[in-house]
Amino acid sequence: MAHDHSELLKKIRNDMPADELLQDLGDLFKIFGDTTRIKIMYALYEGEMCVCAISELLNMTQSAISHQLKTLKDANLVSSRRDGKEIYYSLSDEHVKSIIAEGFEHITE
Amino acid sequence: MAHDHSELLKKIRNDMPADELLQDLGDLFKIFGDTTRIKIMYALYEGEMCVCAISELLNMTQSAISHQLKTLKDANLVSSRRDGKEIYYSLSDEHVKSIIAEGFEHITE
DNA sequence: TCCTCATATGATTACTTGCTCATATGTTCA
DNA sequence: TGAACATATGAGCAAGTAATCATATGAGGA
Repeated sequence: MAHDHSELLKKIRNDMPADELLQDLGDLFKIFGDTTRIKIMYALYEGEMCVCAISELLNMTQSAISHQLKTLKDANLVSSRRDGKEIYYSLSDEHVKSIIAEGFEHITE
Repeated sequence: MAHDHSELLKKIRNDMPADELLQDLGDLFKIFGDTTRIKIMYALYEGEMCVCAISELLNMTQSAISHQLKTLKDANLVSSRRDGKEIYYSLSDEHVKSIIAEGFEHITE
């Protein structure tokens, strides 16, 4: 810890959001940190899709997709509605798109 | 795979970014998906800090912080400069702030 | 009611990851 | 040159996680 940082640290501690909020923020980005989930969200950009369409699109098992959809739903990033035997998923709100868009800008600079 | 999705899938496949790009996007968000790294980036909001100041701020070992700084640097999210014995880290660009800001909006809605 | 289709879910496993410990590198000063 | 300080880095371990497999739930049609 060497030399003295107390002034700087006091200032920063004062400006930083609460630990719990930063934890939630990390948890949110963790959801975006998986290629399968990113693909699912991107697929839903244009509108709702049923589970079997998503699994066909990504060429993955229905089970794998279902598990990921549950993760996304628990995080309030997607919503679902039932229509007969099928269940249709869609993006919960516009934040999903804007978060992905910001990430995209950093990648493609 | 049941019923026919070929029309929908054809359209979506056409609009989706390349797999490699989506992979990079996931990798980027993965970096943001850890509370320690989020805290480090937030700490650097106001300007550069040396490693020992960060580790004192977060109350973590110098080694743990160094490892995370390496991760952040490899992802081009932070830069460093040496000044004598100390090495000062700062945010690489404004994208870091805007990505975090977007995430924040979703959390605090 | 029984069968089939669409989806959900629990358990298991292979892989990833963040921290720790020990040690290496690099800088300043006497 | 050697000692002290600041930081980096490699190995190892414990915790977390994404896919798989088997099975459960739930809806529609014969």
